[in-house]
Amino acid sequence: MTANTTITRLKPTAIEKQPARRRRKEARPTELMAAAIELFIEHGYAATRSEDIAARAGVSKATLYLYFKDKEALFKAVITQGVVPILDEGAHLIDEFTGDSGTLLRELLTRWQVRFSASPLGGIPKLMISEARNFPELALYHEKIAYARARTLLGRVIERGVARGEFRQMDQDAVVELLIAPLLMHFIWQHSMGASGCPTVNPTRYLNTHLDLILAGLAAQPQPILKSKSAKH
Amino acid sequence: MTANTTITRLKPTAIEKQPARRRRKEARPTELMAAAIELFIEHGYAATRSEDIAARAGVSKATLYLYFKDKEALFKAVITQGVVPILDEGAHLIDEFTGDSGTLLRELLTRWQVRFSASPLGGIPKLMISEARNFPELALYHEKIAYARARTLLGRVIERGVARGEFRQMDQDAVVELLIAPLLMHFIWQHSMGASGCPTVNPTRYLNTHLDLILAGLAAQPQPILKSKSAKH
DNA sequence: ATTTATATTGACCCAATAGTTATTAAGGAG
DNA sequence: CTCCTTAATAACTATTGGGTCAATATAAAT
Repeated sequence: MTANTTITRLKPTAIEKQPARRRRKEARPTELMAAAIELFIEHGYAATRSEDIAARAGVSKATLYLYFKDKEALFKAVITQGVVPILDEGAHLIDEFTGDSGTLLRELLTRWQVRFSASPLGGIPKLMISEARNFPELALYHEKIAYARARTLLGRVIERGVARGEFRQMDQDAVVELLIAPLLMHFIWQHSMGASGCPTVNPTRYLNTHLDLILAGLAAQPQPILKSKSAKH
Repeated sequence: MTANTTITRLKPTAIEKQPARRRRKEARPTELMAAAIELFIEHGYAATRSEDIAARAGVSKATLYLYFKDKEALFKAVITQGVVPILDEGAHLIDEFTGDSGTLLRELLTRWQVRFSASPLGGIPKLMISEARNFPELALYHEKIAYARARTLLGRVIERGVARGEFRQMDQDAVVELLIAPLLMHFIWQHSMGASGCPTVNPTRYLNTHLDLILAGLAAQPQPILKSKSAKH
């Protein structure tokens, strides 16, 4: 096919002098993952060049492959890392909370939104959803340690509310899903359409309205309508 | 750099016989777009090979480039097509509906879910969200003709409900967003995590619970709690 | 100072794939 | 049948980007 020219490898530095080398670090994997998470979220897995990840981390491409077997291993490390600690905070909150369940739900969702918004982890849902079908096993794993866990926690809050007579009885799986969906959608939007200049709602108003609506919808008995914080006028 | 070997091009069919050729069609662009939409949704833009798109459409790669300038043009055609007709149905429904706004909202959302679920267009949100940051102008365009339009329609229904004293006054932009988010999230999930084997909620129960919750949350005055279709027992 | 261990990379290889072109098969017109 | 136009493609080119490796600079040990 192509001409089979045998070119003897040039000795890289026997001819030209090399620039200064860096030393004294072993936090390279962390740095590389930090660089990778941003680029993967921005461009997706396939469209992100490993050389660009290395460059953003301030190292050469060869260094990247010194710490990660291949691009896929780096991707999996990025998805696997994080998330869990933030969810664990929620578990503690639930265990220790003593007030009414509506307030607990408000507190929990608000906390999650704040924590994820303040971290690059907020972009993980967008990334995982984009790549789920290219990495099915990874999608299943991530679902288990992240989404299933979040669902369990929210399920407990709903059960608590029903047991205390604060919430009415409804299809619990669906309710839990409907609690998460707007938050998730918000993160996804921020990291995709929103980052491309599309209009986005005000996060605080959005979350408050979400909670107002859902708590009114869940309420066990008709309540007097208070002037809502998120009412327009 | 590389050896500059001048190889005279072999005459393709002067040597081997060619297989039968097809003729008599000019709907090729449509076929190619249909093939492309599935593969783009499944694998994403970058990870989809143009040769695979052509193969799925039953033609050669060269034929693809006969009808589309490049891969990007095909992608843009895929995103640009469709969607609008389905939203237009909604506009008609709103104009002609005479009952209460809660029922109208139920009708509208149910119809949208059914229509998008039955079509490959249901995967477009996942695709557009995945690629938004790689095609910002396209994202803005799509937002304008699809999302902004859907928001406007839903906004009209909410206004109608408030005007008729059926809905309470709330932050309208947020409410509209919260009406769409669960639907959108559902489509996205189906075409990513769901297609990779992750558990998915029952669409009917999900939608009904969404409507039960939101209509109860929106209701102008406290209503007697009816036995809901989506209650667990 | 000399040796050893470690971290790093420039230069390289090669497989994959976006895009092009010369060539051919099949209608249709006369 | 012959000529011409059009649809189609096999074979080709060019480039990109994942992944490897010999060479080397620095730190630590002796």
